[in-house]
Amino acid sequence: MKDQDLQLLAGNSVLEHLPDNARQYLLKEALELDMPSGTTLFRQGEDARFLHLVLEGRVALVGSSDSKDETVVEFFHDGDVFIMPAVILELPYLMSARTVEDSRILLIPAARFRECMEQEPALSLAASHELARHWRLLIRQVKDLKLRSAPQRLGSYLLSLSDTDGDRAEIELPEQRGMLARRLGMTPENLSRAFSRLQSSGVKSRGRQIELSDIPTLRKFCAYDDLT
Amino acid sequence: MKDQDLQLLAGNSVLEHLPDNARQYLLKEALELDMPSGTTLFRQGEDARFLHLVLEGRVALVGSSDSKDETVVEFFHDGDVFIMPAVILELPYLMSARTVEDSRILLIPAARFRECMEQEPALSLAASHELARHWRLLIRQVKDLKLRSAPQRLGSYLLSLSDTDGDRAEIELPEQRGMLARRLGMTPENLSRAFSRLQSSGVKSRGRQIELSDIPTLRKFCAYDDLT
DNA sequence: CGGCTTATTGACATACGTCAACTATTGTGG
DNA sequence: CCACAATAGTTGACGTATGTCAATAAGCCG
Repeated sequence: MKDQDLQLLAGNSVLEHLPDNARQYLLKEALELDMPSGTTLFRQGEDARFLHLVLEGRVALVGSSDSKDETVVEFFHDGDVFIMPAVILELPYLMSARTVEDSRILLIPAARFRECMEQEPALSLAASHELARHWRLLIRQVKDLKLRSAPQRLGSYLLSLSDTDGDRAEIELPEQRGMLARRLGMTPENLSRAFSRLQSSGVKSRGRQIELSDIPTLRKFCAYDDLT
Repeated sequence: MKDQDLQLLAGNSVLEHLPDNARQYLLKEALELDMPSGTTLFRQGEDARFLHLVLEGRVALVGSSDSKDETVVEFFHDGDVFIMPAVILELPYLMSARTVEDSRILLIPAARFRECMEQEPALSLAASHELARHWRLLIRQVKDLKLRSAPQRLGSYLLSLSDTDGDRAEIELPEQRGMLARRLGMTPENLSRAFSRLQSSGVKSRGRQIELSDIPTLRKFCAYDDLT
């Protein structure tokens, strides 16, 4: 494994508090995979065999009902661990995972991760924190879907990317628009229209580059409170 | 505390693997509250001061945007612990909590719960499992909201209540219809209409009593797969 | 520069929300 | 136990947000 990867792991929110030898043991049988964009890592319904960690690139968790309709539940990127709940509970994945960029993924065998959680209090504690964070992200998403319109959801998303106290910001969309639309619970067509609607709140978009020129107005439009 | 309460706690998924003395320590400063239906336990935005446990009754987690619109994210009943993520992370609540029946609630001081999590590996392990389960419930809800129509969501909910392999079932709605509508992401009016639409799939409702006379057809209509 | 994918725009369809009137259910005090 | 008020649920008419389909335009890559 590369040096920079080991560094990434050492700084990872789940693994950082593990004693070195425990971390080595955990990663002993881990696999590193190189996958082009668009690769399916696993499918909804399969048994959880690995805990996944993104070394590099970008992955989407994709939910499907009758395999015709699909939605993106969340994106993960460098340093993110995903699909821990299925691994912990030894249950089938509730979603599929697909790379949306060329990516390198670390696969940690599920049984070994569970074993380490039982041996190492530091790991189960860190896992609780990580799961708690993820739970809160999902709560935000549920509230978004139930309480806000499509343009408001887009605006909130842009604000969450900007992460500034100032009145203006330049940001870059990390996702393709089609994928972003699915993540936000709308169609690509409607995402376009949502962008138009936000123009009057100071949102200008040229390709991936987005300019927010009036953040206070945008916050108001989105009913964006930081904790929500 | 009543005997039956201690029994409930002993069988609780988070507390059951705790050694007796640790559980006693955890609960030492816990408060037991009796609240009529409709009481607000805490409000979105407040700091998380207590881990909550339902001894008896029923509680709704209510999310609001501009305090005008509200939605129900989840219900909890006897034996359920809720709001653990905010307690673990020492962050403000993302939602308010309101009793929807006369209820008795146990309040466990947040600091003490965190302390016990650090001392007792059994607790952090149990917490991970609980959080993982809750995460998966939310994932289901997100997929529901994004991929299914209102009648399908209602149908899926009814199927999840019926919990049978047979072709028919009688069930009783545990919630008031208005609350249920908000939990399912629709208006009360639309819930009524959703019930009508499900008649052709063998759903008959008289008050709280629901009869599912053709479960296979209903499953099909809802695109209901057990793992989703 | 072409050819592919991805994004936009417009016309149209539909599911869902809103409002208002009505009906049923529940709870309370005489 | 009834009568009545209050609350909760239903129904219809209507408006609106969002999805769908098709055509066009814009990026992206060989």
